[in-house]
Amino acid sequence: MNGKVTTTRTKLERGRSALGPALELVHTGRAPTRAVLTSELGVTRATAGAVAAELEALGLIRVDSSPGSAAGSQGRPSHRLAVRESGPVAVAAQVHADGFRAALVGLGGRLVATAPGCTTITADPAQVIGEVVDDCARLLRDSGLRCVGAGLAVPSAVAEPEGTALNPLHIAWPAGAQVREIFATCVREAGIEGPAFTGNDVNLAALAEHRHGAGREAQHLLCVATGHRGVGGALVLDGRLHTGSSGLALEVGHLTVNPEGRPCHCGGRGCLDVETDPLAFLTAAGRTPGPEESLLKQSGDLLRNEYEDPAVRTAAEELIDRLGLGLAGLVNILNPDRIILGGLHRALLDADPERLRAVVADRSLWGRSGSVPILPCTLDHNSLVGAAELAWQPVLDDPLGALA
Amino acid sequence: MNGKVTTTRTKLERGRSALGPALELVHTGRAPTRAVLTSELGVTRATAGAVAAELEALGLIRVDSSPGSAAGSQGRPSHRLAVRESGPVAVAAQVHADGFRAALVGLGGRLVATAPGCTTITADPAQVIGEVVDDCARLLRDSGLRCVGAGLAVPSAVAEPEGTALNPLHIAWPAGAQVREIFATCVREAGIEGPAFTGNDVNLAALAEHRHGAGREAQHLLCVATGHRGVGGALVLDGRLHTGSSGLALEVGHLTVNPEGRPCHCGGRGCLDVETDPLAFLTAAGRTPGPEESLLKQSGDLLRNEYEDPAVRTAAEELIDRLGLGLAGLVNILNPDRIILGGLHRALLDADPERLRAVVADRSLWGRSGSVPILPCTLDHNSLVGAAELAWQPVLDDPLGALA
DNA sequence: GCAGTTTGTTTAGTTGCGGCACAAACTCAG
DNA sequence: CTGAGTTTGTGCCGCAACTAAACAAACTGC
Repeated sequence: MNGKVTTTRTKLERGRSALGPALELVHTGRAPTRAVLTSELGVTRATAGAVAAELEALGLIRVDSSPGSAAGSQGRPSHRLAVRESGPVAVAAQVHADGFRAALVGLGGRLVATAPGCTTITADPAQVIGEVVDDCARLLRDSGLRCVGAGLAVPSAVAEPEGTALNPLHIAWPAGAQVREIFATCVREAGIEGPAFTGNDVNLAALAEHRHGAGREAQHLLCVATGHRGVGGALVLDGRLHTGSSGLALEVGHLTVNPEGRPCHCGGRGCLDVETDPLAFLTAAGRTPGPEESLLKQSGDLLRNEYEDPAVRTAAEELIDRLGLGLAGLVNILNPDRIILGGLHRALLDADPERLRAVVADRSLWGRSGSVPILPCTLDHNSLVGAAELAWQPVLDDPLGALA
Repeated sequence: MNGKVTTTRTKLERGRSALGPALELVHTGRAPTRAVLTSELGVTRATAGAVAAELEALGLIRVDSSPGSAAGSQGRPSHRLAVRESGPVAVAAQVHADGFRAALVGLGGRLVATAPGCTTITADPAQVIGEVVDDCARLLRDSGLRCVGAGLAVPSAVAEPEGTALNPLHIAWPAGAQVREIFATCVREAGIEGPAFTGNDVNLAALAEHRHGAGREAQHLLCVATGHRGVGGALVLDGRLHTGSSGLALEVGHLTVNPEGRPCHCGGRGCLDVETDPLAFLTAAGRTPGPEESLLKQSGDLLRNEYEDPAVRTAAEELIDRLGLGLAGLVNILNPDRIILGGLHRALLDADPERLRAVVADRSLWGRSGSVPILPCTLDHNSLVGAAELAWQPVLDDPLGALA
């Protein structure tokens, strides 16, 4: 009986079924009071009250009973629901080309503590991840808070279900590094409680922006961002990250945006990847690119500080046109209701929002789908917050089970 | 109290929660017995039995208690669950460039009855839809079966939430025709019971293939198909059609697949739309294209019957290469776990499957995501069956509520 | 000060479903 | 042919999550 292969689904989840959805509403700031919870969950006031009480008993939320805490227009004022400040936290880590960073993130995407981090990384994934996890463990020890799990953001695609980093183009890691396994091992050895998760940084940034930033309430959120080199994409559908069947979706860098463009390592030419990244911008503006790990800052500074320079402006407009063409292609395929841009793309949007929106509307097939709002990302450390979201997810799905 | 704006969610669905999932399992042929139902739903045998009894009482399924109906390996044989032959049906209608068609479709995608249909259509949507709905009503009257609703497949994008046909390129309908409203009105006036739905034909074909055809069990199913002109796409995610935020997703025809290609009405050049459709094939093969509404047949016949002709073969290989490039682009963005091709693309796949698979694998970024299975569609009248799926959906979601 | 409105809580009643025991229908070994 | 083993189907009990309804509380406005 125990050697038997159990079948697909096994949902023995008893207990309050609305507990998870309720927590998610508080987590994303969409349920300020028990009254809202009642209507939003479609349950009776009795049930909503019981659910809130249970979440409070779990130490996750706080019911602010102080009088006048939520003065409404009429009738009895409702008590305010808020995430508990001294509640559990998720451990978040991020590795990128110019270093790593660690943080503790509470419910609601609240940054509880951050470590200054390191500004250079080595070619050994195990060493880098080990160091950042040590930072995490130190933060956690100092805070004295309970931990629900850990999340790591890496600047490469993460293959499912193996959890290997596939294209560490920007950092000198070996292809196929078992980042998930390495991270999970480090987390366990550091004595950090809870499960460990790993994801791509742009994906996690998108998730964070959807829950707590410029992507709130969007049903079909598309994010596009540059690092120092290349372009990354992410899609959040109905509140869940869409990573495709093996984690490799939204590899948007190889849409053709310039038929006469420069050749790309993918075999094509004029790809979004090589036409709209910081290196492309610096080259187009006639500047000498600095070291690899500072291209993003160099190009962003150039765009913000020297936009009056005709060469800079012309280069920016060229990139905006190319980016718009790429976004239009994505709009035709994904039909999002919001687009969020990060990195240099965000700076390009800030430089001339009208031009970018016009190109997207012009080059997407339907005017209406091309008029999708295009916004800059708004969250600090969004990849870190997104990494924490991974760790929070089991709690959001089943608070009782995860905190048992 | 009644003028009040009710809030978002209102789930007062009482009753058996597993009723819908259970029906869906039988509908898609994944639950042949109550024992399978038990494990698949993750409930006890008692509950699964009660659920099956309730579905039988609703007249939707049949429990075959005849001895030996499901001889297993060991233990007590289980009774077979099947859709009831004389159960309710959905009314399905399809309009395309070379005519229209009507059918009745039972659970499990079973074609109960079909009308021969018409081979030409007029420029007035209301007239065409009225005629095909009349055919539907006649079929339904003759059958004497109960009707759960109606679905219509049209060869154009359908904008949400208005239900307007946006690009009737292939049929001479006015842009922005209110096809959903027209269809719903016709259905009501014809005395056909239940709600009426309208969708794009390629989307509905994909849905049908996912439920009953070559797309079974796929989590991320991508479909690409040609009509007479242009290319359509569809994506089924976790069993649900992904139509984007306003119904305009998967407009895949304007991926660039040939930088030096012919200009496209979208403003670009070398788009999938103009490089891989039947007209492109006939032109490349040096044949004179016949009338618009027979391009698909003409090109398919040419490909199947004259593949030995060097000009035909060369043209086919060129189209396969372009199609492969387009599919690779989609693979990079969507990372599907299965691809299904229809129309001329299906014929191209049949002609040289190895070449197509090789191109996709070569031009997609990750070998592993490029090795996705590419299959021909297998279902007859898949758009019709898909249209019926729309009408069945409310029943699958909540059998008790929909058949109350 | 009282009516009106909205929120929170208590109580009782309903019901879906897990757990369990038992019956039923088959295979296989001897 | 018989009995042990295995899997499926069903009846019964009890838990607990939920709704419904009544009541209490806290505000506004006249």
